[in-house]
Amino acid sequence: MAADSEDIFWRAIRKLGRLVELDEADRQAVRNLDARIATVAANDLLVVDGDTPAYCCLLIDGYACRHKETSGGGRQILSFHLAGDLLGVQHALLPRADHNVQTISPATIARVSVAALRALVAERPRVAEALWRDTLIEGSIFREWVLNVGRRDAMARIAHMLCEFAARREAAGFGSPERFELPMTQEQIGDATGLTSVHVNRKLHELAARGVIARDRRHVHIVEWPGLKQIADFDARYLHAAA
Amino acid sequence: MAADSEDIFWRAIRKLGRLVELDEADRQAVRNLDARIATVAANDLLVVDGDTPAYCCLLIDGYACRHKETSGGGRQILSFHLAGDLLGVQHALLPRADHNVQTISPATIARVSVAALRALVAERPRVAEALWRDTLIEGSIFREWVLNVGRRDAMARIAHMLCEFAARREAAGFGSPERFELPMTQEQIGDATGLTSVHVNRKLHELAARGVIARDRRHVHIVEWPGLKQIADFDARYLHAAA
DNA sequence: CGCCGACTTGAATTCCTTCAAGTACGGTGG
DNA sequence: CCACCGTACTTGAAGGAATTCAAGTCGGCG
Repeated sequence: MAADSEDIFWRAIRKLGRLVELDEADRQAVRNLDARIATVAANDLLVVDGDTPAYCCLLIDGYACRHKETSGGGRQILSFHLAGDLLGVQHALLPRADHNVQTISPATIARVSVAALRALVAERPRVAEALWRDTLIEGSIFREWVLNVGRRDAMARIAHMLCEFAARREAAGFGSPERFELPMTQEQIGDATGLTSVHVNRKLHELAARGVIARDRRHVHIVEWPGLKQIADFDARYLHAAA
Repeated sequence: MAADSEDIFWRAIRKLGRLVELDEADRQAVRNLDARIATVAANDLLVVDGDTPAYCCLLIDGYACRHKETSGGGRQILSFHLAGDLLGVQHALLPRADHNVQTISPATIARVSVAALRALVAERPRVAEALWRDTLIEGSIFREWVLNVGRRDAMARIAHMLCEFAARREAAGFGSPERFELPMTQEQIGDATGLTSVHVNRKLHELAARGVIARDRRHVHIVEWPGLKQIADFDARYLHAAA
């Protein structure tokens, strides 16, 4: 392990530590994971639906998403991910990938073998519990997304996506939830909300016209957080104070 | 334990045994769970969003669903459940319920305390693994539902719901996937697919008119399984050969 | 037998998509 | 440094899938 590689896990350890109280031995066990660091371009496929990946991916820097496609070519983004998120933990128990994982910005990732992850889980019950909690919270987020695309109109869906992104950014320690840069294109917002990019564009303009957000390219400023939350029907409880 | 109460867990044990190889001690540990049996009417709320339930519910007989609501009253069903499904395992690690659980038919349930479940998980690693796998598979199903409501048209959504219900019924040992009775109303199908009951009705008629299914009240006969699968864009891999 | 919930059908409306152009920006190479 | 190019963004107009509203019909149950 090179000296600076000891730090690559800090965001992940921070996140797991918010889910379960970890001791120093737990943290050290995570740091000792054998990881292959890689820098990848934007839009790089990390996991392909149907494959049986031997690794799970820790996102060290940059942004990624999960998505699935219909046979007709329709694409649905299932979640967005920021640095510190561990993708593909499920492959420790479910060999076949049921969705794609793709970067949406240039990124740095650490690949950890499924075997190493299983060993970590077997030896460190608290880490195992943190990972299980994390997958349960992910499940809760997926449920909220089903509600979002199933029962909210376009305006609320987009507003909700913005609220979730802001809230998760803040919880993960990325600073102010009121001002940030969106890493995703309007087309990707559409793919996440079940809308077309054209309609996303119009509704983003409408949110700005209503004065709840202000935009400058991909920089978003949430001018009126209560107003945005209300439009979005956003209640952060589904994030279980973490994610 | 009364003699016949030894049998109430058989569907659950069968299900877990399909996820992970269990030995007799594992199965016996499940059977020894202290459970409070109850019979409940249709449309009975078992878990309410926001509560911190002390129990999780094993569905012994009948059907149930999970659902969430928007502040505007829109209702989204998130999953359907049949006998043998264990609902609320997540409360072992996430105290607050993030959705409702409700019966959709008269049902028999067994309430198992969260503490007992945690003890079982701590003492029986293989049972713990089976439960974790189960929650991961649930996650995969939620992702497919996001895709379903986000990117498929009404016809495909409804056909997909029928395919999933048939496939899960069969996997759980409920017999032929070609002929079965739907436990849910057309309104509930609409709530699961993000549609109105009126539109569900029209599309069910159209599926029958196309000859892929035949209906007699709530009895469904899948006349042409490949045709239905194609309309539904159904690929059972997301069920991970279980659920 | 009568009532209620579930189902059925038609017509008008609406939200979102589709199609079609065009603009602005960031990056690249001369 | 600037011209060029591709991607993302923007805007308008027409079309369509699903909703809404409204009025029934059917069937099981008390």
